[in-house]
Amino acid sequence: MSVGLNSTPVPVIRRLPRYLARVEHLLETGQEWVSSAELAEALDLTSSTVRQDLSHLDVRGVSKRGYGLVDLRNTLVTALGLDSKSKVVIVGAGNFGRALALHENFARRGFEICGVFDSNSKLNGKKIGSLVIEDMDRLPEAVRTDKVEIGIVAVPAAAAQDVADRLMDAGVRGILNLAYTHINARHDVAVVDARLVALLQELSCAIKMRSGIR
Amino acid sequence: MSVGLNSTPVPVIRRLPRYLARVEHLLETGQEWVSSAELAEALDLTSSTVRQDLSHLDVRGVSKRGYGLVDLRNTLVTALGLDSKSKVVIVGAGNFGRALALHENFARRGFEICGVFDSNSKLNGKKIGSLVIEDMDRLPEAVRTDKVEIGIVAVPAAAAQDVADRLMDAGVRGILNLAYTHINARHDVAVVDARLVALLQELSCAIKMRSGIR
DNA sequence: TAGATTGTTAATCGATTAACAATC
DNA sequence: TAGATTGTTAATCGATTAACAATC
Repeated sequence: MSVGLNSTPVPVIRRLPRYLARVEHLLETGQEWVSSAELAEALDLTSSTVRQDLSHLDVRGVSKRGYGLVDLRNTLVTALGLDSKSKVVIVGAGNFGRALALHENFARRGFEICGVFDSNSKLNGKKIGSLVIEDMDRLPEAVRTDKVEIGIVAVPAAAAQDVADRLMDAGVRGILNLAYTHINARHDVAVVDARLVALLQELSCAIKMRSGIR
Repeated sequence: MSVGLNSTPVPVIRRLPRYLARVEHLLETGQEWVSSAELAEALDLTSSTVRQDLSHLDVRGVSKRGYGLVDLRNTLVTALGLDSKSKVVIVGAGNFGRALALHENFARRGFEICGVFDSNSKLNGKKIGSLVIEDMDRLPEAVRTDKVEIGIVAVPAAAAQDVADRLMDAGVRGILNLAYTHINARHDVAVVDARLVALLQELSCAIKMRSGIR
């Protein structure tokens, strides 16, 4: 009995991409059904969690067989909003901005990168793949005319909040933050962190804790 | 009354890097003290959460003044295990592997990248900055002789689990996973996900939910 | 001193897990 | 049919928030 995603808890949403990746993989192997126990095993969860999570979605399992993989994939795609292409701009044409712009997985998964911007005017006009690096002044127009929903912040920490503000002013609805700093966003703009240094620090801490125990 | 980090909950550990980044920033501005309320405001938390979090650390605040910034930074650095350099290898010399290897922030924050490996033998010997891309066969030796603790998986999804297994066999204690797939790890190896496509999908879902509400 | 801020306890809130009737 | 697996309720577990005495 799905009530749509509006009430879906964040921890559940965070797991949906993992389910999707696994389901796609199983589909490629030719499998047709998957049980909550099998998904749990593959993703280090309990079958209880899997069933609870999927109950937030518009999908029904079948006793004795589990969930139909095609069905499950389609439902996950819809729930995640991947059924229509999302347009993305990248701000920052450093190593990461470049890697992101060239990352063919994004396009394959429904994210269309339609602009790369950098405040360093020396980079303006240079190409990254088929994209041309543009000046920050062109950002608002590009976001508006292309109806860009997502902005990726790939700039040094000192510039991150300013870049985020500009992206929000231009009208993006969500921000992926790769900068070292926390970004303060308007309540109607979603922010997801992909701060790699912070993740390495978390890893460092996790390693330290484990060695303390055993 | 700190009991060390062994019992620190994961959500707290995840916030430590954010505290550290903020504290470093405040130190740069010449500030000497920070209150839990000020930290909360900057990081979108409540002051209660901040005080609870910091109570897991070996630091004491001072009534009416807050926490000494130098003290707090040092404590966070120790807690996160950043007081000694961590050695890192990168597997996968694609766009991301390259960007990571060239990312000067890692070195600045105490992560020393001491090897880049790729199974594509055509890349062997090529340089990324001052590093030379090596064959996967050399991985075990490199991890052992350099005492590498962290492996970064920056390869296509199909190869990710195999690469992770090899890293674990070689002896790394933690893995940063940038691949699209979930990685199953031994219980004594920590895994932190930095799966950018998954994060974009999560963002897409968050955006979708918000537009449903308002 | 009066007032601000901590550290900590207790209350609330929410997520995960266990259990089991319903079902194919 | 018997057995496996779902969907869902209830129990547990854990994290966040509120409250306030202690303190500088």
